[in-house]
Amino acid sequence: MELESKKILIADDESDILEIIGFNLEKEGFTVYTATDGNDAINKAQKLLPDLLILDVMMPHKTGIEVCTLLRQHPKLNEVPIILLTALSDEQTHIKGLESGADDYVTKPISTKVLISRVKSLFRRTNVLSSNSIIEIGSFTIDTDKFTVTYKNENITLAKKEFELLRLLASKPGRVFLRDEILNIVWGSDVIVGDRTIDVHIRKIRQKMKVDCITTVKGVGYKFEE
Amino acid sequence: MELESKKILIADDESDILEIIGFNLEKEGFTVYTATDGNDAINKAQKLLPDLLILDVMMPHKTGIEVCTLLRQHPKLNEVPIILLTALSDEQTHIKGLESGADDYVTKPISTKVLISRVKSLFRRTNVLSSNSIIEIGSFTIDTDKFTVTYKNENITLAKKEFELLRLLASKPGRVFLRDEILNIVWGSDVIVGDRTIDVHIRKIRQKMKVDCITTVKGVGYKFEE
DNA sequence: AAAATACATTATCAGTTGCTTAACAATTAC
DNA sequence: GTAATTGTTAAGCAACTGATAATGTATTTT
Repeated sequence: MELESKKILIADDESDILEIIGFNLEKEGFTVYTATDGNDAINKAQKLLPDLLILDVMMPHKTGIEVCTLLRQHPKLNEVPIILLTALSDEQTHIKGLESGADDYVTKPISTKVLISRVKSLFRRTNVLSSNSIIEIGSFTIDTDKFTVTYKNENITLAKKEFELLRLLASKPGRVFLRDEILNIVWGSDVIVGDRTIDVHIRKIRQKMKVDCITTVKGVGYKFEE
Repeated sequence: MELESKKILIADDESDILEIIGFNLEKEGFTVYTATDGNDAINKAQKLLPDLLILDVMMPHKTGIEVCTLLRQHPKLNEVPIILLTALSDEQTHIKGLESGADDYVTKPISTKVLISRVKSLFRRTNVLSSNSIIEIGSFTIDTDKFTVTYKNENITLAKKEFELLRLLASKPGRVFLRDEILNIVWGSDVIVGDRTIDVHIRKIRQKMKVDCITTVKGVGYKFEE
């Protein structure tokens, strides 16, 4: 069920911790990225859009808690699972950490096995509820939850059917979807619509998008590409 | 109708722990039920369908981990958030606990404050409506506790249903909430109301807010944005 | 307890938008 | 060149939402 390996961003100013945790997470099949301070973590998080973050609380520039608070306001990262790491075991920081929007709070010394268990536990919980709803292809962003399509930071308003159609095509860029396939998925197998219906919707999408991102494969179907 | 308070089932064979935790959770507005052993916990969980479970690991008849494993196979309870409590701080049990499907693992001695933070953190993750805090979006401030909405320092008085509806939409700005979703969350899954009810409330909110902050997505639902 | 008030829901109708179709034009394949 | 397929356009229809008033329902005031 795991299509791609999950991206995890770890931020800590102690390089040996990055190494140990990173090594063990990679052994589990995750793709690991690292950051060495708070600002670095924010920048990389925005670029990489990781599936999970592990933040040390005590870091230069910005603490893990500050990073957490900021990311929770970021439209694309406000639901990313976050685990805080800390040497401080005091209750106040613990509570503050969780209130800043973190999902878990693990105190050092860290058992990597326990940490991995917690990472998996969080993925188990978040995957069911919110499978990543954002599709990014080149300059396009398609957000299923927000029902928005963006091209080069410009919002494009699509109607329901148009959106569903585009989302389907964009879900596997380059792959050709047969007309029958499109009908079955977007319209449902029991609905019967005329031949020209798909074309008309494709046309409207092309109009609204300005850039031609849908290619016709005659006699077969359509595909999405830049 | 009061916004239903979350049901929490606590299972522990030590009655003083039940009391302390129970008392503090009730103070936070949760409805608390208790069980005194593993079998009791399973029976009550099936009857009550609580929104969260706190299970002691060492209990008579069945351990918390066994209960957890069993509940994860139960069709109606396989997604309930579960927190395990334990005096054992050994790594193996910790990992086993998380692997049995628990979401969190807290070792005794327990700080009730920390436990409550973790309960809230889990609700934040699992439930759309949970953060008993202040939502700030641009010039809007929505205070869930005080039941107030402010736009550019001007107070806006909303009725209960209007407020709950707005809060839901504002809880995830930009995200589209389906009409069904709105009905289930704001009205409850067992209440049946007519088709126009949502619209009327949306209209009233729009009137009172003066600024258009709710966008209609035809055939889908509504979303909050500035 | 009755009246007054505020709130929630329903019904109805109007307005709008989106979906589909049909007819025809253009393109591609053979 | 002809047949098959897709593109284009406009128009009709269906679906959905918005607006308003009226009816229920709950809460507060007197």
